[in-house]
Amino acid sequence: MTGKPTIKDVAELAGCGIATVSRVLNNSGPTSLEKRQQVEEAVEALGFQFNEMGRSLKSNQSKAIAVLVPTLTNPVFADAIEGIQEAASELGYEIILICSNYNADAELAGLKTLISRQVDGVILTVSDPHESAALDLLRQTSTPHCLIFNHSGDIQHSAVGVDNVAAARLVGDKMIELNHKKAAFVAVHFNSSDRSKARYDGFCAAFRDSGLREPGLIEVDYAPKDLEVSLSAVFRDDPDISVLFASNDLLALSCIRALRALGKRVPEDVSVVGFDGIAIADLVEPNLATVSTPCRAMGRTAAKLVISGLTGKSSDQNAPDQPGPEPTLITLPFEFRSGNSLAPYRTKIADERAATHPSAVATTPLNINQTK
Amino acid sequence: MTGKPTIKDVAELAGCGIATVSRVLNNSGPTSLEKRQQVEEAVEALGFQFNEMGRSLKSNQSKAIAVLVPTLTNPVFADAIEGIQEAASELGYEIILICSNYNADAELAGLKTLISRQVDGVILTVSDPHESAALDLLRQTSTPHCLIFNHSGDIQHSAVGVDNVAAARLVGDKMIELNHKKAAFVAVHFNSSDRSKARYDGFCAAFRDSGLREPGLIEVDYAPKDLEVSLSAVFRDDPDISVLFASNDLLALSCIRALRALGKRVPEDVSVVGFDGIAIADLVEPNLATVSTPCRAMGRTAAKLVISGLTGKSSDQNAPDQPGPEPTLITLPFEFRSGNSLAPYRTKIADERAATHPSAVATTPLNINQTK
DNA sequence: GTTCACTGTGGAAACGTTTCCATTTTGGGC
DNA sequence: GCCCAAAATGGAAACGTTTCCACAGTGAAC
Repeated sequence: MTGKPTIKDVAELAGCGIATVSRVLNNSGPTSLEKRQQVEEAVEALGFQFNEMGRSLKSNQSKAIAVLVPTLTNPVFADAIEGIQEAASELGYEIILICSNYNADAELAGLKTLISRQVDGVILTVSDPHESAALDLLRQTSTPHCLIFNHSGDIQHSAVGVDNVAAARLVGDKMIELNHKKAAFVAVHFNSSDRSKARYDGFCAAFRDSGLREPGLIEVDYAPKDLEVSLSAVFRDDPDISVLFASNDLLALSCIRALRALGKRVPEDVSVVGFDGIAIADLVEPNLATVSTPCRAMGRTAAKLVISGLTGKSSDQNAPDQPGPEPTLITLPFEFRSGNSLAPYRTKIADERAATHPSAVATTPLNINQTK
Repeated sequence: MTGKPTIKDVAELAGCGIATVSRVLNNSGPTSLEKRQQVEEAVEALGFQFNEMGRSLKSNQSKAIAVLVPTLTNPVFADAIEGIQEAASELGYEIILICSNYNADAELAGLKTLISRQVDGVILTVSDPHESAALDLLRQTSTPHCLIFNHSGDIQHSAVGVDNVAAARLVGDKMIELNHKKAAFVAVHFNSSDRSKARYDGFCAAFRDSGLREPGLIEVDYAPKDLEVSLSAVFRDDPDISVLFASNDLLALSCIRALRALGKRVPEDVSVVGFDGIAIADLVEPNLATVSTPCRAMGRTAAKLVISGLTGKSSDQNAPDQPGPEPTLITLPFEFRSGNSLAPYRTKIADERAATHPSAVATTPLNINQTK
């Protein structure tokens, strides 16, 4: 009996058959008190734990769900995953994690290994939900799954996320409300992020609807130098731009840094707004105006959605002809979070606010116009 | 043949036995070209993929390693995990992720489910490596494992990390070099983080060795209000404190925010230094002086260490009496990263530097005294 | 024509579990 | 004391794979 003890070892020590051990340990059938005790003693003595592989093989479910995201570097994904893991854990599931690095090929390859591991469900974020080999495979193998962050209108697949278009439109409206006339949208991975595109769309719509010119699109790299160069060129061509909307908070912070390096003050010269509402956005100075999204809840919701579909499915065995429950689209609420990085366009008020900026020797608390 | 096709289905379609299919697909024995082609066609036609559960059950290895960390909210863990995932993937392994929330009970519970899933190895960060039920279980079941971030001197367990004591001592030396006489150490989860303790020890040592009074310890909560209250009390009792060392970067940023709320300028009134070197620390203003640690590399190294031990072990089957290779301690280099959050104590130079602070309307690039 | 080594092949056992089924035991009602 | 239902139990099949083993063919050397 080298290696881990098996149910067979327990049976032998307890002096009974393996079926009895299984029944005792799973409470899945009648057992005498005597046997029950003997088994429990044997388990204790041996330190026995079930081998989930044997179990899974028999029951044909792994009690594991896969999580496939572009990266963990962006805190939104980290938060969502923590939510997924938490909810999954509560429901008796484990998660297997793969990062795709915003690469569609890696998405597909990762997914294949995940499927061959017999994961019971998949929670994922893809580059382009409208053209994704990974999603095709998922549907083709009728693997239960749920998108997060991807929140496309047409519901071919279950998804939970926020309405990016509406959120971005709100951002645009807030800017217009503050008298900004000319804005630009800054994005990384624009072509491999439908979120960026949706946000840009909503942003444009706000300006269009107010009769203003649509904001330009600035595609950049995360490399700080690249950002500086790009922004420098943009402001050379178009010095009137008074506000930037970054496709995510991390990028927004990078923009602020780059703007400073270019000798522009935020928000006096240029305002900046982010997206996601990561925790750090609230720690820095100026604190970042952004759209706060419930990443963690998104993860929790997705996990519960996928897993509930799983258990429902297995019990509903008498109707196995349906290809699974129809896709569900869950839209979670977002919230605009104002911050010092967004100020009105060229007004007295802007100048007054500037006085509370750390540049002044003022010792007043800074969080004056923060909603939180 | 409802559900996924199995090797049996392939065999049937190819008109051969399952053993042949296995041999073809694994290149694990002689096969005629004819059979080989038939099998390949059948695989193609059926879209067959191995069921890894059956495989694992037979081979008694899951090709999965577990990752157990306190949280994903702190970017250091997220980065390390990305490194682990990347390296594991390259070596044909998947990772299963559990967060313990800095809770020793959760560590143990999580580990148990992980072990019952037959993970081949475990990479983890625990609250207290000297008194960890999880680590005991790991040794007791002789599961290959490796600590990350925990980097205790005595090597009962393999570990990869940086020398926290030395790093913190260096931080102390830098401060002393800049004429600071009185410092304090700020920590969250002090009692469930040996990292914090090691850093505090090293920090104290630096001051002690220079004949200065040992810095006080400020234990706080992450809640921003709590931090403000704590710091306020500290500076009331001890107004001479000119520099804070935070146990990690996230906390350092929170400290800067709290100090501002208390009307203190950073670094003019109080300097702040962090630990970890997270990317964002370099984006904010003032950019954070910190100790930069190779988190991602730490993850990669740990993954390679654990997995190499695995494969080495299985091949070395003729000597199964040894309880596994002896623990390896890998110490990765750190680097002090200067930043505007740390300035000399009350000197002319400090005032000059202050001029480059965004408070001034100066348009000079800011990263003047940054090493990077 | 016999032996031999080798290639190719499939049957079957094994991995650890769950669960169906058949068997034995129990105990209550007569 | 008998009968029958219900409770308790263990044997064995099954899940999908790998791999040992035995067996059939194929040439080559004698």
